[in-house]
Amino acid sequence: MGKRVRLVDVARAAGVSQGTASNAFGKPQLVRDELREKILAVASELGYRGPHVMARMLRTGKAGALGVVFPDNLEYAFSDPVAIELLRGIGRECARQAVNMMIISAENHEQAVSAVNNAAVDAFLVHCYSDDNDIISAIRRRNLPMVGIDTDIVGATATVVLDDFEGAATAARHLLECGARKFAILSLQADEAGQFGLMDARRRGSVSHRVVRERLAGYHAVLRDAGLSVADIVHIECENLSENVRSQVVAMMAEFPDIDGILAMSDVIAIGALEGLADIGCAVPGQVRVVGIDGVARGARTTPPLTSVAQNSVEKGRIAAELALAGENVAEPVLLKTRLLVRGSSTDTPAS
Amino acid sequence: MGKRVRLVDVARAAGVSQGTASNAFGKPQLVRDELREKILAVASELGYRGPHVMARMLRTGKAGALGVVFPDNLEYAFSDPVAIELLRGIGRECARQAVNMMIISAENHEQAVSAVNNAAVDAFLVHCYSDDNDIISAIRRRNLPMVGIDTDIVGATATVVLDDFEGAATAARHLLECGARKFAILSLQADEAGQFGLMDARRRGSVSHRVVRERLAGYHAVLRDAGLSVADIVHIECENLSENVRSQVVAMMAEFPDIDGILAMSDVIAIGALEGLADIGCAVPGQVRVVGIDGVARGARTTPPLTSVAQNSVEKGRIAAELALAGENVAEPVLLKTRLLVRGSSTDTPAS
DNA sequence: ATATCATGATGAACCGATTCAAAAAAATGT
DNA sequence: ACATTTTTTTGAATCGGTTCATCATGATAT
Repeated sequence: MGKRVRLVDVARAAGVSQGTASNAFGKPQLVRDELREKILAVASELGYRGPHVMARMLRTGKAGALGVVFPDNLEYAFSDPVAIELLRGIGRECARQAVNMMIISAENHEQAVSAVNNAAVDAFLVHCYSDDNDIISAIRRRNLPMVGIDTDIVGATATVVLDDFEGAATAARHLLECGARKFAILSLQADEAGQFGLMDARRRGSVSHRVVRERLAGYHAVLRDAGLSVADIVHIECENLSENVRSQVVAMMAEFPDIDGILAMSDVIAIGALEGLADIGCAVPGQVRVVGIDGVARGARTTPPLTSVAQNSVEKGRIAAELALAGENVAEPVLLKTRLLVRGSSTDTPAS
Repeated sequence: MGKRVRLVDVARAAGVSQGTASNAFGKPQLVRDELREKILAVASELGYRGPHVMARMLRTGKAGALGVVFPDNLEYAFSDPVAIELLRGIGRECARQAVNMMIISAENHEQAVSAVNNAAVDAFLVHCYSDDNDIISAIRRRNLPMVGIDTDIVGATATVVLDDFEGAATAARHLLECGARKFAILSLQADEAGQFGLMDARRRGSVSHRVVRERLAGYHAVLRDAGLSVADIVHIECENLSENVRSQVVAMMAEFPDIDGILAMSDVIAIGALEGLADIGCAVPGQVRVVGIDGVARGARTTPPLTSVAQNSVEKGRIAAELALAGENVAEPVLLKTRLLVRGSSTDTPAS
């Protein structure tokens, strides 16, 4: 149980200065080949394990890691197909830049704050949090580059978001073209707390999650242009879990049987809707048309296959990671484009 | 752009020793309330951001993070449903213990070695690597607790594995009961390199991945007992990607049309097989019966639903994380049990 | 009034490297 | 042979905390 062998021990044993020993490991080109080999030999002789990671970090100030912060529940993040894609993209960029990715994990808010405070990282990536939040404050206090994904945080170095307004507008336009007139909007949760169920005008006016706000606005703009009244649209706030949405949709259709178009803010929600509609024997797209947002892989395998406004979440994650690691301020949010993916849940005759 | 405020600056400004200032942050109960509040006030006055993470790490020797090492391609890890479940379990335990999880990411082997060397973690979790590998050597050299998942690594602190032999045996027994007599085994890749396609006896004898070795042995043991010859079994080594398996299975059935039972080493492979069989209009389970291993969620939604030997991957990940963070040596591998999940791909009349 | 005990505060040692200006050595030019 | 330049090596300073033995103070017991 001898003590750890340190660089200084190696240096002494090899009869060189500590600076030279350090260079032998970190900047080989600065040390004469012959001498370097001798140092390395002595090191391995002594059982030196290489420079101590934390000591190096302290001295250089670089952690070689990117912190990734997901909202409260990590388990949820690892269940949501979109979050997974995001992670794929982040991972891709991290690998490219030879940086590790630190997933900040916590069971509750308080723990999350300390997790943020204890994370040895060079930058933070924040997904989906709204601004007024002690976790965000903790991150801000670290004074490191911080990039928001799908959320606009005050003080963020950069922000990467989907063109949510246009995406939602596209979805609404599509359902109108497919003949829908009586709409339901299945919303993602509107704020940190989430009040699931019917969304009244007051609730719709106090949405703190950017994504929800923008998508609502996009839907409404198009439907209003088509002469519909927002007050006639059924709004329901859903948890992003197919199972839950399924029963919510069954209840919704019982209360509003004339609904013929469902705008879902995520594919997970849309899939839950399809399941609920199937439960009550409601024909899709015959009686009700459904369109989601995201374009997840599973949407291609539902019955009927899900029409969706697709986004490239992998690329979104990659770009965000790139910006975070670059660390430069980017004033304007990076806006990613969407693409309408027409499949069977909106129309029987997919156009071009 | 003043320099960072240090603890010593706070101490001086507050007129206390550095030790006391440190305690005010780290061990509040050791400092008189009044004094502590004063120190905190001075700190916030000066704009102190709290103790420097890396400095603390260096001094305490604790990183507060668990390193997770996945085989070469991270993107693959984030696509494989089983790996995701594993991550869920790891994340759960990390959250419980207030530790972050560091995903070691790399584009290639060389980079992976340096990623391992630069990771500030307290322990490593290794998934699915076989032993003879420079990445494993790098981890070993770090001299930290290292837990192998689904792999037995020499020098591991602990090992968590599925009862692969018994699981495979269960699958084979089930297909025999369902009436299959001419078997194909769709194997996971046998070693780091992977030689996809027909697996001859030589290849079967030199499998380095533990999982594959054990599962092969389990299948064979049961089939031999049933009087079948291993030589008559068609063995195919597959990449763990449904798309690829799909075409491999189409080709396989063309060459060996009398196959009536498919033993797939993973559900992803099994699902690919189902797709391939559907492509050629082969009736499942009428003509060919299929059983996978893993019990992934998607298996419930295939047509027909996939029979599988299920494992609890979330729990596997959780246990592995727990052992890694505990850091104590556990000589015997922790063996997790499997459970046969009979659905429609093996028999028309699912028994109890 | 003195001995005993907690409790709070101190300050120097230490964690283990990297860095950089300056010195030494080697190479090059004239 | 000497001046100049380039390449190597040195050694001390620094990164920013935590720890722990020791000292000071006040409280409790005898």
